[in-house]
Amino acid sequence: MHEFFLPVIQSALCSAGIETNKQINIEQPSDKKFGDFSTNIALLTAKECRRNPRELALEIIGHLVFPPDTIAKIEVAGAGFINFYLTPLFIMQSVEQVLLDGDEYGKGGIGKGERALVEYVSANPTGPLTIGRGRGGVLGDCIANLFETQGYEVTREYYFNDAGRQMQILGESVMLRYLERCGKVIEFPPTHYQGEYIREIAETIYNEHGTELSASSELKIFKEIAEEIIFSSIRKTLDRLSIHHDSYFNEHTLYTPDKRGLTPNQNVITALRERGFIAEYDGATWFLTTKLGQEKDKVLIKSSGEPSYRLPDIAYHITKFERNFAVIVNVFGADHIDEYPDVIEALKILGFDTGRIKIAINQFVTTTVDGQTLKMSTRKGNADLLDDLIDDVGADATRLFFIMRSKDSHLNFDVELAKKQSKDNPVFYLQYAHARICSLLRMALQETGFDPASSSEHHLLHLLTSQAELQLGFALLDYPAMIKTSLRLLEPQKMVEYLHSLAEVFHRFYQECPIIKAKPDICKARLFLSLATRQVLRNGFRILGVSAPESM
RNA sequence: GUGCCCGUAGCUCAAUGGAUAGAGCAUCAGCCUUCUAAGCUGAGGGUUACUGGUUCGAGUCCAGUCGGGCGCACCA
Repeated sequence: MHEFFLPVIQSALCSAGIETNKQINIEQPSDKKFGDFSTNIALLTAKECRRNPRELALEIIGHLVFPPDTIAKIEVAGAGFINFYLTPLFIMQSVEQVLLDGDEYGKGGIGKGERALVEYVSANPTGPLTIGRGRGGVLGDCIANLFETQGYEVTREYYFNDAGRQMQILGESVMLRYLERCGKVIEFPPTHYQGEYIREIAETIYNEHGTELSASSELKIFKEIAEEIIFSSIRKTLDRLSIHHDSYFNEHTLYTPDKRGLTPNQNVITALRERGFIAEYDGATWFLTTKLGQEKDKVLIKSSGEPSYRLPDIAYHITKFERNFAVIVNVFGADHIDEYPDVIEALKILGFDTGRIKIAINQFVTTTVDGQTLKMSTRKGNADLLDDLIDDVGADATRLFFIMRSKDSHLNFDVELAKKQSKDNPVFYLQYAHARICSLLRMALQETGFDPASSSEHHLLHLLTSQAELQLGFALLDYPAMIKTSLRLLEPQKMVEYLHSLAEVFHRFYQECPIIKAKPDICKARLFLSLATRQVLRNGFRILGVSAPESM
């Protein structure tokens, strides 16, 4: 709609002799009595024009030239808002557009020819995925879907490390449990992984090898088996949520020398050193972040000679630039909040365009069961497992609940609610609308023999002029803008909210307007409108990764 | 102590700096001989934590205060 109003308003300002660098806002008033769309441009420019805003608005109106039959009414209201009312014709033409575009409706071309990288989940294979990780996973997946709607060629990447100290501890943990299983008395350090899954892996090894590995105490084998089992379990869990990655980036790559015998990690140190941001002291190599106003320098290479996580992180991000991504999105949980500023600073120093990087941080998840709030703790092994949650409430509810709140808000996951097969449950409210339309179309075909999907009598839509019909049509017209907003804010939650209101408007239409029982032409028109609604619901569900049931 | 996020109806949450702060749940009152009532209509419910500031206009931006969450390692 922006594209529709913007040029008209711009040229009106121009012919009214108003020059301004203020941005022209097209907004949807909260109340329909203020029009379908409105602009505050007169309010914004009144001061610099030294004019009364209402008077200015009237003058601007005088210069507005819209295509015929698009705008029904323009008025000045309040302090100086200009409110626009669309014609029914315009609205129904948009509905026709939905039918013509089908699965493509709502897509755009902003990102055409550009590549976007979305990195998410990125859990190291040290244990099964927790509920907290699930939120980031679904968020990342939806963000990737949003980018795809705008024509970006999206790579979904998973960054992991199977070589570091945590993996060492994992190997030791499994080995100890294995030895225990073999009947040896062991001491299990509190620093090690306490989860039951460690015992299960040990059990698997025991079943396969018996006690034959108990003498060797060779860590590698335990580590490898554990990694294999855990990684495949992670992928299986993600698969249940329809989360699939195109690319798995192993941190190990960054320790591997290139043709000149230098590792990406070393190259980072060299480059930062050239720019004066590296120093050695206390036996370690430091990134001089104090030069950037931070309290402490950050260790890049530990006194043991191993890089700290920060160094490969920087090197990893350089590969994102080298791989030529126009947009680089990082999705992670609030516990990693301190991780990225150093990376960004380093990239800036090295001359990369950090404006291409977008960070989406999701806040934590608590689960409520029987009204009791459980707090997540990854340590102790009492963390809630994502798999258990999916078992409990299903994939659709899991996905939708994870993204139906703003990523900046703490998420209170009400397990009982998600399980409910009733209207209280937003998943069912949305899916019910879709199923209801499917049922309606089936019934219509049976009763009248009319199938809107294979008819081109779209012009009949113009017979629809009631409040409920126009509201539904308007909601459909709004969909492409919702996608763009969602993408800009990296906030799929907007989509959930939109779809909920679309479902609501549809239910009202369904309630008020008889369809199959209406006169033939009206019946057809309403079936077109219903079909278009189903199309938008489907397109939206696809972005959210929620299924669209034909019947319930 | 410090960095980030949050504080909005009884509960869970919305609100690109805009007009009378909105949904759902819960409560109360209506609507099925009629296309799925898993639905719809209506009512009640608010000092947007607090105090200042910025401006035509603040839940939103700025400063401070108070509460809650998450980080603050030569772990990742």
